[in-house]
Amino acid sequence: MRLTTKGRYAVTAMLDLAFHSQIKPVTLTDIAARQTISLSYLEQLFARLRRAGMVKGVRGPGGGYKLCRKTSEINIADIIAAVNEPIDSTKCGGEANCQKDQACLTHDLWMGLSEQIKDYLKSISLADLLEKNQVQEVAIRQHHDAQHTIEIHHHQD
Amino acid sequence: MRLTTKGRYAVTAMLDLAFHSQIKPVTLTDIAARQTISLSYLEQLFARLRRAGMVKGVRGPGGGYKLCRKTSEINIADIIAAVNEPIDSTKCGGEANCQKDQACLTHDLWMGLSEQIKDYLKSISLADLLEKNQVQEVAIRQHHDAQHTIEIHHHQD
DNA sequence: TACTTAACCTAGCAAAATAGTCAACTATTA
DNA sequence: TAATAGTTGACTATTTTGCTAGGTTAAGTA
Repeated sequence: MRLTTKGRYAVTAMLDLAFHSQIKPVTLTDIAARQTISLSYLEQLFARLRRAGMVKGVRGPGGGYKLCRKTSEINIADIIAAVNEPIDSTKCGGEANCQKDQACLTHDLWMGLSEQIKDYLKSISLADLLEKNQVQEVAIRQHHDAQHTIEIHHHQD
Repeated sequence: MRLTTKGRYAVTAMLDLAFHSQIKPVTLTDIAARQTISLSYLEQLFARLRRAGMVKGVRGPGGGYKLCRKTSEINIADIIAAVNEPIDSTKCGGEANCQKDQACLTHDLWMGLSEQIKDYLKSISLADLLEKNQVQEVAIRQHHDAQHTIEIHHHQD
């Protein structure tokens, strides 16, 4: 499980898609504009996401992308794994005999960590994130309202 | 918290160092040979580890590197952070106003995940890994012994 | 049928990160 | 003083990243 900006882009885009595709498909052009990611880069990412069976493309006018599964059934680890080239991350290719003693043990350990992080990210779904966003948006709106109230107060003073 | 091969190299090298530097300092040449990492790349990594106060270089014959702290006081997150350039990983630089609505929330979420992974890796020390390795070595030795026994048996049959 | 829209595909490119090389230099110790 | 080994900097090659430009194909719409 590699954690880079590429994966973050993918998660961002999927979150945007989940948020806006409840009624009709969302075009990559829209996502590109909202998230300031280049259209062609998004196309690359979504080609992988599509091949991984996470999204479905709808051609023609009114088309775009939509999710294949429910947001509660799409987790972060899968999104990141879909856009990252599957690398073996080991020199021995699981042969467990690459070095005399140390190397394979270290790589074992690393794979262990990687597994744990993957498990953690697997436990978080798009639905979880959406909910979190919803909460935050409410918080922001409330904050704005509060600000507004303060301004009015201030004005009336 | 970015997870790449660079960090893995650093952890591997530190684990090797912890394992072999109990009596005297360990040269990078030795680590390079054992872990098949290029010497000069190790030099780059250890320059950062030294600046981060995790290792100490000892010059002259019989010199090498040794750990500054006890293995139980060195955690994985610090090792990875030491070799990775500190990037802000956000477009808005914490201004929280980079986009109209979505982007900053996503980046918030990402930073949250990153924090959690960091916390997890912080909870694992070199000592923990050494212990794990020790256990594995015993397992391997036992496996070898078993093999040996089997061979003898086979021979005597 | 012609036109538009948007997915889908390919090639290539520039910048950055990764991985490694080479050479000169300095401090330490035998 | 000679050998050892860390320190530093410049330099190169490869891979990944993010993006541009140009198509083709499928599905709607006038």
